[in-house]
Amino acid sequence: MNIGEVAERSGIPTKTIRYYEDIGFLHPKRNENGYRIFEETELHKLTFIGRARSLGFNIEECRALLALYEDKERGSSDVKKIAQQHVKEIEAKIADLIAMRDTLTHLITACAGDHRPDCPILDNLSNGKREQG
Amino acid sequence: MNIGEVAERSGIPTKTIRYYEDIGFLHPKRNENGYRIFEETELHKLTFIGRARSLGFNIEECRALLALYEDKERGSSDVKKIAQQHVKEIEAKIADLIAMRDTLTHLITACAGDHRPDCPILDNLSNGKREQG
DNA sequence: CTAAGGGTTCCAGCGACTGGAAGGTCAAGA
DNA sequence: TCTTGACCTTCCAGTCGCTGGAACCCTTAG
Repeated sequence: MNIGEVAERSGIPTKTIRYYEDIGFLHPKRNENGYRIFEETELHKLTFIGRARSLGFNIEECRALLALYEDKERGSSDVKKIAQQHVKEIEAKIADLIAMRDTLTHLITACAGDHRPDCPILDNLSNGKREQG
Repeated sequence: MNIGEVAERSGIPTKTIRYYEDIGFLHPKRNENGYRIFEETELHKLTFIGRARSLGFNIEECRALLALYEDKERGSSDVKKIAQQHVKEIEAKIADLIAMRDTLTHLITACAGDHRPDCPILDNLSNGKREQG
């Protein structure tokens, strides 16, 4: 399989696949003209990484998951730990974003939004009276 | 005021303040030894930017807000528009993160987390059966 | 013979900083 | 006066996870 087909089948752009090779996720062989040749297992790996990334795991977490995936002796508790830690981080982000949104919607509600210059949003940013938190 | 004091009072690191000067947010004067001299208004600007950033506005949005803030003739509807657009983006991010979290917690629940190698999390990443969405 | 459509490498840029090196300046203390 | 240390300066490189582009090679079809 050439890189284009792998890209198509995995849904990961060729640029990204080459990048993943750079950072050691893959080690595709080359044929005599220098083209990368991918096996099915490599395609699987890529798909695996793609899914993990779409779940918000960062590259290092993907690396860890990949290592666990390839280690037939691993216990599932290791994977569970990574996933749980990741859920914690996601929840922290969600909380941050909700706080932001609530503050902003509150300010927006208070803002007339007409042509007059009074603007609670700017006032808040300027004076720093926290609406929340 | 030297940069250190501004950093202290605004809560923004000196590195970041210099960066903000680079990208045209500030134009502090210099004294004869080359040190930046900040006025109170500059401190206000920095605090303003800091708050906007902490609300998740990106640099360009901050630039727009700053321009509106400094334009005494502006109508508040412009500001409101930016804020509303921003809320939309925040809500999209929240939705994404909630979907991620739900998928993951679902998988975690299904994962025994013991020393046995069966692991629904890895299975899911590998086989790509979407638990959600 | 040429053109299109693969593939290759390498370098640079995104956003928003952050770290570090190498050096200039200033105030206090011995 | 000298030294120490804290502060300031500039500039360059790195972060993360790609992404774009240039310049080039390979293959196939017309």
